Amino acid sequence: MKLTKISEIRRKELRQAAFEVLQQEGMAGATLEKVATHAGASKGIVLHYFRNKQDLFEQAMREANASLRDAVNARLNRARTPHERLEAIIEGNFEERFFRPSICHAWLSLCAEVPREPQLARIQKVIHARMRSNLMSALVHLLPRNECNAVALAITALIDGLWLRLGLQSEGLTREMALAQMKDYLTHRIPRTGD
Amino acid sequence: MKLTKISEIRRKELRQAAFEVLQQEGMAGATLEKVATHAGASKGIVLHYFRNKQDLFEQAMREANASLRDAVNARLNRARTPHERLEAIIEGNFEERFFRPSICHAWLSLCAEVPREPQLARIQKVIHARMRSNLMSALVHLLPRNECNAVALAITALIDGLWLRLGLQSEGLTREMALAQMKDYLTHRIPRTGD
DNA sequence: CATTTAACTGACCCATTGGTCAATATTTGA
DNA sequence: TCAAATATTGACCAATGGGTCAGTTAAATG
Repeated sequence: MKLTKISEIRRKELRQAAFEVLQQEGMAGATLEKVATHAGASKGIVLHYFRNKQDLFEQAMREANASLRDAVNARLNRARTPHERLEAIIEGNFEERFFRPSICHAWLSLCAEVPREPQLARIQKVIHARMRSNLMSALVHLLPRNECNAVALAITALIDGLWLRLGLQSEGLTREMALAQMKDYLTHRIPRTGD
Repeated sequence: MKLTKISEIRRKELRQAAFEVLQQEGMAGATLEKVATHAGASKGIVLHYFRNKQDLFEQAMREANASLRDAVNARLNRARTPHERLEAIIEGNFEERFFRPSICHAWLSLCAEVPREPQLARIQKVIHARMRSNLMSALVHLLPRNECNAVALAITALIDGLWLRLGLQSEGLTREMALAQMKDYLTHRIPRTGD
């Protein structure tokens, strides 16, 4: 396959560099210069491959999202029962390689721009729609129809809230605690049918 | 009382102006010039009252937090039972005047800076400690000791998650829906003792 | 090999912005 | 009333950073 063209390689490197710089510097501090240096290139090349700064970080967000999506999908493919599907979604969202303060910092910086950048808002919308769709596909088999929406929203909010906590107080919230939280919610909210 | 000195008035005006500009412009866009103009003053005066931009926004965050704290405390003072205390905390956190997209946008911008500004991190820590303390003072009467921590964290995460949702998708989440979510969680998680 | 195309660099431009400062207006209060 | 303190302004500075561009190197392709 010819997707390994040099241009695609560079683009990917730069998207990842952008996301990594974002983790430590925030949006304002994530300079084109810093991104370039971090990727071992010059500033000029960044703007050769991306229209402008917004474009770069929009694509960086896309990439980070795709990565998370793939992790969840991989688990979903292995899931057999609705319960397992729920588990897959949740554990995918708390995988070690993602559930890290610095990653959360990058997401926070991106989310903070959403209100002023329609492109980022669009991505955010997609993310939420997918989460909701995934959750519903499991919940409809576990709950009365009229409760599914509420529970899907609650699970989403819980995940987001725990991520936020991780970002705001780096110490004090481990992956295990977060997963325990989610489990606690599910056991109290979803009737147990011969799990 | 001599708290009505002109300097205190100005400071308050500028803190609020800063927070309001933050709502629409984000941290990077919230220029000293814009804040000054928004308060009907000149840029010079802002730096006359605040050491620098960080100082200004740190105090803006303090003020916004104090406002929220007061709202919750007012409700807490009226609460008689543990259930009412829980209700007070939750409804205080979703009061109409606070639970607005633009307000959430400002908070998002501040939170995104937390990882790089120890001062903001300190405030964030205080906020979380207060929330936790308030919740525990009610939960210890409603749950076995060893479950209180988990439920307090879950409630906090839920509130944060719902706020985040409001900020990321301005339409589609009303105050009533958010409150219904919280109530749904409580009814399923906390045993009902002759409420 | 030669020529077209793409990758890449570094210098440059210009607008923005945080911050300083000297000068002016206003208030205070003795 | 008058001086000391405080409030307020606007000009100015230095730095930064996004974006453009002309030109150079390297790759591809026929």
